[in-house]
Amino acid sequence: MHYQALIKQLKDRRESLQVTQDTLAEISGVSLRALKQLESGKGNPTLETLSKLAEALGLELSLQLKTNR
Amino acid sequence: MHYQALIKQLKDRRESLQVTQDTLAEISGVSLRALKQLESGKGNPTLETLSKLAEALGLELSLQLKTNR
DNA sequence: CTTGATAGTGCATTATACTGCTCTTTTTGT
DNA sequence: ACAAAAAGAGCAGTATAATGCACTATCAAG
Repeated sequence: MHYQALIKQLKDRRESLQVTQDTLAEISGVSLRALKQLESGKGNPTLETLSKLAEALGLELSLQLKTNR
Repeated sequence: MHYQALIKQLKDRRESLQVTQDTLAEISGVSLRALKQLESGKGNPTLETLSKLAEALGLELSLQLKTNR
């Protein structure tokens, strides 16, 4: 699945902010279990879960026109 | 939920391409039922569902730094 | 080596997304 | 107004995301 890049981006962002999964789970309102699954590539998170995490990380989901190359 | 904007963007994009829900469901591989629910604001779609639709509409999901205003 | 912090996994339960079928409502074109 | 097309909703079944608990693995600091 190509959207794994998006997941990785979330994880990278968390790490660059030096926030633990535990902390991110707390401030985002997403369960620690769900976050762990997601970051370890096991998941197909819902938009709500993604939004909560993005929000907590100072990011936002957006749709962009695909660059045709 | 603020991510309703994202849903609306998908719907607007479909309409601007003059594609019916029926057709989009077919080409994206998402069930018509799920698409209808989503566009009518009832849903909390999974990343996979979003990705399929975005892909079919020539869009892509991305994460952006939130502009603090 | 031991301790503590962080990350990942197995299992079971609950909630809900996805699906197909059918029917109703709304919109569009003539 | 009528008919056709498109959108939306009710219901039921299946698949799976989210959750909590307990356990293991990895790593760094002492």
